[in-house]
Order: sequence, then C-alpha cells, then structure tokens
Amino acid sequence: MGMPKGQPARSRLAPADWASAALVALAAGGLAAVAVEPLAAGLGATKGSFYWHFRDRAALIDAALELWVQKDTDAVIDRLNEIPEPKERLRALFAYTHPAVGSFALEAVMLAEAGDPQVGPVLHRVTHRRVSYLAETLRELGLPKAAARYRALFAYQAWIGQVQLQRAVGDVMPSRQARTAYLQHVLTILEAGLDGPSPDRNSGDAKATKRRRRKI
Amino acid sequence: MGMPKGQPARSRLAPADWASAALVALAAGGLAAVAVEPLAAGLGATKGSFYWHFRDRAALIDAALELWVQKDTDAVIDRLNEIPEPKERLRALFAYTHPAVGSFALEAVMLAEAGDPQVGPVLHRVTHRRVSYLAETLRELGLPKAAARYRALFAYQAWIGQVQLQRAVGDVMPSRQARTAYLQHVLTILEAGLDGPSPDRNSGDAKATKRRRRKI
DNA sequence: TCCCTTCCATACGCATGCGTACGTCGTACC
DNA sequence: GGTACGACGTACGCATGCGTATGGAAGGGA
Repeated sequence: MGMPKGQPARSRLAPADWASAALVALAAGGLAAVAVEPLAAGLGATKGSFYWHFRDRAALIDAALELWVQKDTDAVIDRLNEIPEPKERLRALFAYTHPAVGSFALEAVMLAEAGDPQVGPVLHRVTHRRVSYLAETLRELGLPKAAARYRALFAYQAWIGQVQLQRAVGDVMPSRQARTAYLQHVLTILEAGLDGPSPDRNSGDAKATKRRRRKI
Repeated sequence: MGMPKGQPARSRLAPADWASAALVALAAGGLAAVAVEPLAAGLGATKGSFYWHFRDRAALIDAALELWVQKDTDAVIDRLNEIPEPKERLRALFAYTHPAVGSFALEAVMLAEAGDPQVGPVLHRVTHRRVSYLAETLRELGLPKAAARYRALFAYQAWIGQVQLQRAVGDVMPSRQARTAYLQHVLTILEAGLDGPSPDRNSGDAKATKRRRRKI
C-alpha cells in the first residue's frame, strides 16, 4: 500500500488525468462532451479539483488537443523513424492506419470540429505535418518533389475518406474479404503509374535513398 | 404589395422557414447550433411561434435533415436523370461536386454528427443512395457489377476526403493551378487500372471520361 | 359585428454547465 | 503536535436552452 500511483486509486488527480479523460470524451461526443462537471463525475471528483489544475475549460481542451497531437502524430512519426527502409516504413504506416473499424473516431471529430478556434489550428498543424512526412518518405523512394506531394495528398485524402465512410456507414464495405480486396485495389492505385509504369520493380539496390528523414 | 411571401417580410412563418433556417445553422455550427431560441431570434420571432409549428427540437432537426436529403441528394439525382447519356451524366455530376472551396460544409457536419441517433440513419440512407447511383451509372458505362461498386466507393471516398481536407486545411492545395493539376492527377488515377492495364489510352476520342461525384 | 381559428408573444419552471468564493481535509515540515 | 500549504468539496450566481402555459393580436367567415 505504498500508494502505487495506479489509475483506479481515487486518491489524487493530476492534470494529465483530466486531459486524457477529456480526450476520451472528445472522441465519444465531440467538443460539447468535454464538459467539466460530467468529467469530474466520471473521475469521481468535483469541479473544485478541476479548477485547481486548469484555469478554465479552454485550457482543458488545449491540453486534450496537445495530447492528441502527441499520441496520434508525433509519437507515430517517431516510431516510424526508427525504420530505416522507406518502403518498410510506408508499410508500417499503412498497417497502423488500417486496423479496427470503429477506431479513428478522434480523426472524425477533429475534422468535424475544424471550425472551432481551438481545434482549427491544431488540425492544420497535424495535417501539414502528416502530409509532409508522407511526402518526404515518398521522396526517399525516388519520387520527384511535386509528384511526391501529390501522391501524399492523395493518399492522405483517401485515408480520411475511408475513415469517414466507415464511421458514417459501417456496412458499405460488407465482408472483411471485400474490405481487404478493396484495400488492395486502393493500394495498387497508390503504387501505380506516377511517371514510370513499373510500380513494384524497385530501384535495384534500394540504397538510392539518401535517407534524409529529418524530423520534418 | 400583395404580401409577396418573401423572406424579409416578417409577417407569418411556415414550418419550411424554420427548417431552412435550421439547415443553415446546422451547416454553420453543427447540431448544437440548431437551438430554438437563437433560431427564433434570427427569424425575428420567439419560441411561441416555433412550438406552434413543431412538437419539439427533434422534430425540427428531422425536418432539416429531410430538407437536406431532398436538396442535396434527391433533387440532384432527379436532375441528373434527365441526362440520357451516362458519360454526360458523370460529367455533370463531377462539375457539380467540384465548385467552391468553402462549400459542402453540410457534408462535413453530417459526417461529423454521424453518431447522433437522428443524423446516423439519414446519413446512412444518403450514402447508400449516392454510392448506388454512382455504381449504377458506371454499370451503364460497361463496368461489371463488382468493379462498378468498387469504383463508385473509391470515387465517393475520394470526394469525401477532399471535402474534409479542404475544410480542415484550406491551404494544402496552394494555388488554383496546383488544385486543378492535382485534380487531373486524381482523375487519371480514378480512370486508370481497374482490371486492364491500359489506363491512359482512352477510347479514341479525347473525351476522357471524368468521374467523381458529390451530391448525388 | 361577432366569433372562432390560426398564429405568435410573454412568462414561467426546470435542467445543465461555467466560473467563483470559501470551507475543509490531509500531509509534510518544523 | 501545531501549522501552513496543496488539493479538493460545497455552495452560489449566472447564463443558456428546452418545454409549457396562457394570453392576445390578425384575419376570415357567419
């Protein structure tokens, strides 16, 4: 009983607790669901605790957004950067962005709340960082600059569209088989015909990549 | 001056007035913005008027959603169906779905509010109808059934993604030139490689079929 | 003119959520 | 073992929004 700082212990709350709870609420019900009193009730506390750690509700939302950026963009890119081979990196990225069905609710919420003065800039930042990182990885694969940017934009847009469609209508893609087949379809499109008509024939020795991979 | 039933005349209000005002508010601020009292203030009326025409707020939301379906799906399909040539129909559809930048806010809102018990079913209905219509038109162009469905899904998803990206970050696509170039890029991809490996060798006449979509 | 229906305004009760003021408990430190 | 401060609970005022109740103006028949 040395106060193991676990979560279920309802002893003391830190700002991080409030932020992660806010992020959960955000994913579940949008910005409107990030309300102080319901969150406090969920944490087994009251507003008195909250207003000790945060100045107001906006500060909580900022913290939650920052947490989102850190977890779903920064951390992912950091992990991807540990993979030296760009092709492998892309594959890992793709595997990461295509798992569950109901997931990525936060993405949809952020897009939804894009008009909000707090969400807007963050979304803007995240989108740019993601697309830029994707484009840079594509450049490592030998694509010229403009082409890499187009391809990155298109891939990101396709992903956004898929996330949204899944959330909107879960059954447009009936079986799991059909989903993977569809995925394969999208993949071949993404790999195919940019300049040269040989998508899979990689450049002999794959070392042509200069591996700049700076943090973007 | 025979009371021309115009909007600025603040004489009598009909349910349709409330519904369209609700739709405007919905596009601007999401479901939370569809509030009775602010809408009444905007219409120069009070709640008393509203609760005469509608049973409650949910009824207003239903009416607004129905109006949306009618305007941005049913009416568009009806208009498109007046074009006998499927190729021309696709072109008209594409032209309609790619105009302004800030438009299609309602689409984003609907996707955003997909979790809502009132919005969900409507969105589901609309999406199915749109995709099915697109697939059907593609079938008229000779595509086999499964391929037409894949292509329709992919096109619709690409459109959704573009709408969302535009709303999220307006400047990922810097100049108008870059936008049209990007569009061309997307178009060729959409046209290319379904089954046969001959993407760009279009059918003699340079009328390359463009496809894409929007409001179906 | 009278009356009745339609349409709308005013006023109220209620619930939720924000932010603030202030009281209170525990713990570490002396 | 008091005491000071950090962390939290309680209670309040305020604003907004929903829904209801009731009264009153406008307009068309009779």
